[in-house]
Amino acid sequence: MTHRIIFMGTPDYAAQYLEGLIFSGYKPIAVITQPDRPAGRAQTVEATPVKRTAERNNIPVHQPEDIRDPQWTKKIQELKPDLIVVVAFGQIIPQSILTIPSKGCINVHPSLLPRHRGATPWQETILQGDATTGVTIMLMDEKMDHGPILSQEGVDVAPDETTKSLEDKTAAIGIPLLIGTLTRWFAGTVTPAEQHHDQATYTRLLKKESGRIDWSKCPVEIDRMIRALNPWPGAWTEWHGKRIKILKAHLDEQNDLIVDELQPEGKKSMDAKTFRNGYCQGAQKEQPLSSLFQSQADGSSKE
RNA sequence: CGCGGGGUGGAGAAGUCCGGCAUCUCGCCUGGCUCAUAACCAGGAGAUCGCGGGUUCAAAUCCCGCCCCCGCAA
Repeated sequence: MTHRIIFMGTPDYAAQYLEGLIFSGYKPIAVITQPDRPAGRAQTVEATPVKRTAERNNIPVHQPEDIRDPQWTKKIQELKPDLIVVVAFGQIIPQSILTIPSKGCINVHPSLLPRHRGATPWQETILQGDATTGVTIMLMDEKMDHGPILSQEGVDVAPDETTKSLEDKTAAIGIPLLIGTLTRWFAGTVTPAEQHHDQATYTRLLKKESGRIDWSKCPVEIDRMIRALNPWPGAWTEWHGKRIKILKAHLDEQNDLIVDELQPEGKKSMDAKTFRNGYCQGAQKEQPLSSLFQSQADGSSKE
């Protein structure tokens, strides 16, 4: 028997799940994603990754400016879905839609709920220094990331984990987990488990300026920040009036921060030694980059 | 036409405003020193200064056109 599934999602991470669903025989009858928006250096209007995947597979695409607009509730009613799957959609879905499908609305959240509810679970996992995280499949209710859990799977967080690598890791376990959970959910062999709401934590929203490195923080925190903000929005500092992105760094035995790879504004990325050869002279060559940047940052902030 | 930076021996930079011998830190090659080394000393090779055109006695540098890379932003 076939199920009438609607998929809602936007970025590349969501597109991977969509592909997984299609590949496993759960091809959605419709896909809902964010409107095309200007993107990239040329500010050209580009389709979302989910839209591109849907079109490749001949699935009808809808792009609401605001999903809370009543016309979309009506539209989705007409589609008569049994189930809605939501992965990184980017808009708050109103109660009037959540109650439409008989099998409910299922959300994939890349953390072990109730920990890290909110929009930036990967980043928060790294910022908090968590040793493990995971993926949660849950039924959506009126509160964000609050509904009953259908299934969960954990994964270790590596010492050099970045948001990008964690994204890949959670997709690798999350996609099969979603497929398996769907199968059992349709078979009626899953019992939703209420979350332990008293243990809930919430992620902070990353601002665009969150990437500026505060060198007065301890190296452990700065290291986490560099990894958590990679690739977006990126951790950076000022050097002679120009922005320098710190792409990669690690802590040595003394827990000092060692910069490994960086990218000056307008330049390609380069390793630390290459940077020194071109940009540093004299005594600067021997000094750790982290302290060089720190003194620069201190100097400019006092003026 | 969203804003901005850049293209200089193999790598990263300075020089460009104000035209006048191709510079710096590395890498590479040779020789030396050393038990030894990514260390040190001496010597050396390696360049259509992104591409095309223009101005000039003279262009990396000034003018026009083109290609490519990147930061911001989203």
